[in-house]
Amino acid sequence: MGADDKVYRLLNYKNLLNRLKSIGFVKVFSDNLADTLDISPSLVRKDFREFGIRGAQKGGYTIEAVLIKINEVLGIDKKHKIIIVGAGRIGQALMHFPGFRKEGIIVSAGFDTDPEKIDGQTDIPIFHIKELTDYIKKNNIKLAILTVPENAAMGCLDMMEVGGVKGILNFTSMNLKSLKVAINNVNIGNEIENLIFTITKK
Amino acid sequence: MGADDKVYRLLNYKNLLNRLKSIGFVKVFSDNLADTLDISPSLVRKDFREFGIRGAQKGGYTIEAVLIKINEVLGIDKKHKIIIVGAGRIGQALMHFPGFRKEGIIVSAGFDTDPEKIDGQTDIPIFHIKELTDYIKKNNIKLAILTVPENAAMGCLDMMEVGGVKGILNFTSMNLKSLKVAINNVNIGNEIENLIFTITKK
DNA sequence: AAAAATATGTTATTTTAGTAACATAATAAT
DNA sequence: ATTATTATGTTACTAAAATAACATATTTTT
Repeated sequence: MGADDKVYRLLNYKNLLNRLKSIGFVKVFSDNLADTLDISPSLVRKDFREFGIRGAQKGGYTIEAVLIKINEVLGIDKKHKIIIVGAGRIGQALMHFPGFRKEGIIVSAGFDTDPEKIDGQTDIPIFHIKELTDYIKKNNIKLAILTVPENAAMGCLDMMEVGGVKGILNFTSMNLKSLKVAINNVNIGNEIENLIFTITKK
Repeated sequence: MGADDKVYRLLNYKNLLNRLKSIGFVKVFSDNLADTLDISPSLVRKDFREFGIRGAQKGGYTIEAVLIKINEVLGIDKKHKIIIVGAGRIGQALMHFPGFRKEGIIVSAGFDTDPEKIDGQTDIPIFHIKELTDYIKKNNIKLAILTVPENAAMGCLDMMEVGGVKGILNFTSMNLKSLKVAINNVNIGNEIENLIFTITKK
């Protein structure tokens, strides 16, 4: 487990707490969270302590206070601009991903090489990839989603590095690495194959 | 680390070896794989040994032999039918996901509630969700991708369980659990937030 | 043919993530 | 008011995953 896994766990807490809050809960116990997330109560308490979240010795944790603290720790309290590089089917789908808005993530532009797709007049403008580096610099873009064909992935990575992007969510099947940029690889093919393994071997 | 992480590592080996093979490599050393995958050479050797993959004491591993063995272990040598539940933007994008064909994964149908989307004549037919359970039973479907809105997720899970699905790749933001079905959650929002955390805090 | 080099196979060690256990504090009950 | 209860905060422990180390086998070189 890397440090990342702890962050994912924090995000799970957050999502679950938001859900509990929305149905009227105010307080929560480490046992509640542990049960639904399939972890031990002591791990919940340990995580909360590490991030400076404190509860009452008998009354559990106040959901609202925990959520504020988690958002603070995660840095999600601000707006974040993101661009989508590759306006194919998946890229276009992600441009309208409903989960982004409520998290304060704003898709500010898309990029592609296909002249058919380029259009600066749509709600989310789509520019030619040759303008990628400039756009990133001019608009101070730090986040990108990469949804180009595999053979274009490395080239786009270079351009984004030069532009100054700091984090990339990579949907291509190319496992990308970089010393300058944080990259999260989401390999859909691998997820399916993992599932196939699970259902056939276990 | 669960048993799953080892499977993901095997998939990484596989992808990398396929790439090396495609550019003409025949043999590979544990060091080569370890370097590109950011793990230690001894872990590569340990993994290979566990899966019955053996190399030559000096000559390294024969790529082709390793690939055959990995595919055997993963069970990817067969064809697998899959359905996509939810024919929204992401669902439709995944229907034509290029990575599936080469892995022997066949998208056999889509499901939605919107009458506008239902069409049995397209290359991949889209049926109404009320036919979901029946279709799964009649066609012996074991795998599904879930791309419906969050509030519809639980209901679809029930139907798929009844039908007899064994594995679900869940793209909804609802963290699903089941005792009957293996579920892989892919939470795009979480991936972005993780990235935001990484670039702001580290 | 003998010696040197090198990459595997395997064991020992280290690291770390997660759980279990318990003492403490706060609340509730009598 | 006193006692019992209960959930936190923290420490100790366990489990297991990854690395490091090394002995062995094979190949290459001289």
